[in-house]
Order: sequence, then C-alpha cells, then structure tokens
Amino acid sequence: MGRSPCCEKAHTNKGAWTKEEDNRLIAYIRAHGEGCWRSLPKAAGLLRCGKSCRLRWINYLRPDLKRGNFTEEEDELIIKLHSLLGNKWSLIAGRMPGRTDNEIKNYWNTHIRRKLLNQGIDPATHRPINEPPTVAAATISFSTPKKEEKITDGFGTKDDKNPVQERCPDLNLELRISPPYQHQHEPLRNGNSLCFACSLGIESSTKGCGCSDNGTGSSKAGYDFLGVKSGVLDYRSLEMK
DNA sequence: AAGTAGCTCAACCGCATCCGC
DNA sequence: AGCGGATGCGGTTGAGCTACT
Repeated sequence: MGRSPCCEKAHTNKGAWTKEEDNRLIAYIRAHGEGCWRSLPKAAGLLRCGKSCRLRWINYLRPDLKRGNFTEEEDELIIKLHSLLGNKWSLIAGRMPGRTDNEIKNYWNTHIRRKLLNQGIDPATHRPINEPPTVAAATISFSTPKKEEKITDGFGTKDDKNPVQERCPDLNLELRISPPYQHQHEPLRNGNSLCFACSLGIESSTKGCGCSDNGTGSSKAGYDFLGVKSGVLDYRSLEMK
C-alpha cells in the first residue's frame, strides 16, 4: 500500500531557507504557536513541507536557542549523557537547555568522537579502546522490550547474533538495571520504587512504565542511579525541553 | 592563483512512535 | 484491537567554507 508522502513534493521548496521564509515562519508561530506542522506551511504562506518547517524552527529559529560554541562543561555533560543514553540525541538535548538534538548530534560526530578517540576511548562504548574485557557491566532498561523488538542503544543493534556482543562478550546488551543490592531487601522509605526512565525523567508518564511513581513526581522517590540524585550526575538542575 | 582535501552544519529522508477514530 | 495520519527521531547527505599544497 505505502504511506502517502508527508507533503506534495512537487510544490515545495527544498534546500536552504531564505530570510523571507524564516520571517514568515517566525511571524506565524509567534501569532499562532507551534503545532499542526502539516497545515502550517499553507497557513503561513510557505512552499515548504511541515517537517521542514518544524526542523527549521526547532533547530534554528527557536528564540531560546543558545547558539555559539559548546563549553567544556557541556562537552563533559554530553559525554556523560551519551554514555548513559547512547545515540538518544533528543533525550540528551532535553537535558541541555538551549541546545538541539541536531546540534548535539553534529557536535558529537565532528568534535567529541574525535576527542575521545584521541584520548584512546571508544566513543561507542566509552571504554579505553584496548581495555581487556571485564566481568561487570551496567545494564539499563528504559522499557520492557516487545517481542521481536530491536533496540539500538548506541552500541549497535541488539539481535540474537549481535556482532557487537560477539566482539565484546562482557557487554550485557539486555540493558536492564536493578536497584542497588540493599534495596532488594530494604524497601524505599516511602514504599515506592522507581524505574531508571522515570528517575531520569525519560518516561513522561507511568502509563507504559509500570513503576510505582503513580504520578507523584519522579523527584520524590527512587534510588540514586549513578548518583543522579546525590549530585554525582545532577540532572535535576537541568530543565526539560 | 588554482585545485582539492577536509571539516562543519543545515537540511533531507525514511522509519518509528504516538494518538485519535 | 486495528488502522491511518501526524509527528518525532536518528542517520545521512551535500553545499559552503577553510586550510593546505
């Protein structure tokens, strides 16, 4: 059957945006707000597809964008977040106010990757390139994998015959996480437990999560994954998108 | 000055996911 | 529950720029 194209390609501009187009888009969104990208181009008088408008706004025109070079602190934060989240650029961007996923992705590919390689660190695994295999490996789970679901996590695609796993047999690519050992015997003070996704604010609701946050706010309960709450990695101070 | 190799980043493409019906 | 449209995401491309020969 096939999906219909997101827009009528024969009647849309492509390539670099002109100042005039930018102004039209800015004016329209200021007047009407974001949303309904599909109908926006027509309403705004733009010969662009909705996707293109959305991308232009999010990556370039949004007033809250920081622009400019990344600081050393931002570098380190990107590296930390990437080591936790993999190539989940939108999640990483959500924890870096004023930065876009596209910007971070480009910056990673052009600067940080090379920087890590120069330091002898594998940018995919965040381990020394020549490090011998170790026994322990952190395992992270954002959700219960569906049957036949393939999950990409920045370390490759997880299949039964995952070549990455063959190369790195110590890597547990099931990516599950459990609370620290003592919590398994010692319930949290308020009786709640919280999954990693809710703890980091990745899961926007508990609908598909199943943790016992019950909408009480992810900052209230939960264990301190990698020091997220204790300040080793303090993401609470960072705004969400 | 001309050629070209390398780099950067805005933009595109296709697929995944969400959500209303 | 299933379908289909809308939106979001990550990988990739290519134009423009700079550095080097």
